[in-house]
Amino acid sequence: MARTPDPLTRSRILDAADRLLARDGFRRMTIEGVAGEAGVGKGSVYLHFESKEDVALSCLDRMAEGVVRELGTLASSPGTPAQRLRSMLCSRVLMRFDYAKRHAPSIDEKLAVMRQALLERRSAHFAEEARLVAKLVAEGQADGSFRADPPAETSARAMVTATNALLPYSLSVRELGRRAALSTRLDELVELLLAGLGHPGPAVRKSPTRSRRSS
Amino acid sequence: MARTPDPLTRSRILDAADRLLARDGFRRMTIEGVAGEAGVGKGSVYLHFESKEDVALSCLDRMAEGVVRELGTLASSPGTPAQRLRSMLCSRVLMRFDYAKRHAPSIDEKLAVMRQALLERRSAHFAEEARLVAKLVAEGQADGSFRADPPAETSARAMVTATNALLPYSLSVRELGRRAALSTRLDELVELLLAGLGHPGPAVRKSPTRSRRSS
DNA sequence: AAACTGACCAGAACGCACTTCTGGTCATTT
DNA sequence: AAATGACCAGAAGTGCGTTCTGGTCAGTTT
Repeated sequence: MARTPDPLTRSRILDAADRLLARDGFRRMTIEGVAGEAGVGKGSVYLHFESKEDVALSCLDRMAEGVVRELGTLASSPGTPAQRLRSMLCSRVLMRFDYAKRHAPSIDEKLAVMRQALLERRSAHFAEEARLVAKLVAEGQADGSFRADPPAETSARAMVTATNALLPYSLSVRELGRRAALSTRLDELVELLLAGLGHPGPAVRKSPTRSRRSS
Repeated sequence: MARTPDPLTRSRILDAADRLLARDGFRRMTIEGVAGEAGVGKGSVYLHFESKEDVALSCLDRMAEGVVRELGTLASSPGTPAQRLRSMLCSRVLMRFDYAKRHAPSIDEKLAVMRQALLERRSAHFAEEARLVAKLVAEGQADGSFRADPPAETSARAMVTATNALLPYSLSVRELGRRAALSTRLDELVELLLAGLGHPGPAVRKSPTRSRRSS
């Protein structure tokens, strides 16, 4: 577990690690390099993280926590439940896509080196996202926007699963194609899922543009 | 491209390769071994296949062609469009799951060694499956079972994408969990997708049991 | 006393030379 | 004409020496 003497130092180490992971990938990243990049001594890294793997996994955790935060924000933003749900489902995919554009090699390496740990963390992240989705589905059911059957948790899980197919994990960022094309496929899928909730919507609706850099 | 002097010999070679792939994986499989297992001379393998990779990829092609054939059969079987569609979507996942139970290590190896060729073949298989799905969706639209919007091709593509999340590719067979649990998740997803077509169905329906061996 | 540092070192990773294996070829056999 | 299996270039494997690095902790700094 991470010990947190100074959260700012921890954050600086994660920033540094993110940069080195993006540039060199996981194997070639060294703790010495991260420490230097963060402006701390090498041993200081171990005041915050258990191991090199923990550093790398924590970078992914931080990204996923950002996704969860964003979903929380979208869930409580103005708009109908369907509109908000649409934004959430699209964001969870596109935010990861954008992160993966800068980290593709290191993600593959991490998967190769620490598959189980990574998949477990992923499962936890996905579960948290499904929980937020379920909450909004339940809200939509309560106000009559969505049909009451199946239970909100079931639909939420199915929707997370469905959109998982478009995450840059089994297919690389390059293999997923251009961001615009991915967005189109994502929109089509999300519309079908929303229709499944009893909310046939407009045939075309653009995904929220959360890109930091277009493909 | 495969040259086919004798289709029965070709089939025997593929059977042999399938057995060795399942037992040894791709790297450890040798052409000498396949030839011996098939009861032909080593050079004979090259009368049918271009390379060792071609042998392995052709095994996967054969499996996928089996899936497509099955989908075709289900598409023209008795039942409502929704029932048939449900069977098709479930079968495409579970047939691959069952194949992967015997071939998990070799699939990962093949992906590592010949990723591009394999993904291209996959795309072609998926496209063919989407075509069959679209045809049935169109039929359902024509008879009023499914809503007319979005176009059949769009919905079909989204449904193939969604169910792709449950294929044993990004997650291993072991990671996907027990077959029964996978079937449950698949059912939930397929019901939501069918509901999206304008066909809210019963909350629970068992996937067709196509298992050769239960998990 | 607590936080930070960087030298230390066991074992992991790398590089290289040598050995063994094998995918693809093709002269020979059927 | 189709099938075969010996051949061989180069791929893969092995063993060994060298270099690198993750994790540790005594010493230093705050």
